[in-house]
Amino acid sequence: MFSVKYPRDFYLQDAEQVAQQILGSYLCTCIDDQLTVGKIVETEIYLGSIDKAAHSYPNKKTPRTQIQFGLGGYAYIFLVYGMYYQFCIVTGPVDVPDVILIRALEPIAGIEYMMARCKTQQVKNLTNGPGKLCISLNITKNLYGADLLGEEIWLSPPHPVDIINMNQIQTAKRIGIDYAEEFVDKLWRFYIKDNQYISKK
DNA sequence: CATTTGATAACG
DNA sequence: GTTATCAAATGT
Repeated sequence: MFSVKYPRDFYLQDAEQVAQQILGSYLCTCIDDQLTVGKIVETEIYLGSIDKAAHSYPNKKTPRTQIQFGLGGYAYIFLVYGMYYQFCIVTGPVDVPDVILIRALEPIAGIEYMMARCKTQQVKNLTNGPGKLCISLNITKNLYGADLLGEEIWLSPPHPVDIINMNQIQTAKRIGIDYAEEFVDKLWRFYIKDNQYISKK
């Protein structure tokens, strides 16, 4: 289970396509021999060349955003509000700083590890937000730049019968980017309709 | 609605 | 180098 990984080419597609295709896929981490898995139920895209909400706008390279300018299929991890890590997937070819933020998961495996890390017994509160899912899956700065085809963190596609159809995907405005001017209204958030683990309604 | 602190940018 | 301002959130 969960050993099949998306190939590099998968991550070289457009961020918007990948962000919708990975809904229903499994995000896996294996840190300190502890396997944790969550089904991806909510994503957002940030397009560094044009998007005022993106850290890498306008194609701004800093030590923090540097990995976004590399090949797709690597982890962009950053700290927000001085306390919470967020996990993003770099997509596209070299020099295209587009990423997908993973906003929410449905806990699938290693739930006992998640509870210990997140300090709650309530499964519903383990991964229903971008900061919380990083705590539960033990995603920290250590994984900045990690290869998603590696052994510590990776994505595994759903079985064919579980692939999410386009008509199950809801689009919405992104969360927490009030400063992004005309980009606040872009429908660049994607989630599985009627899923219980969405971060916000 | 209060919390809380690393990253970034604007200095000198 | 030093300082000031802000931020892809969370818990209540």
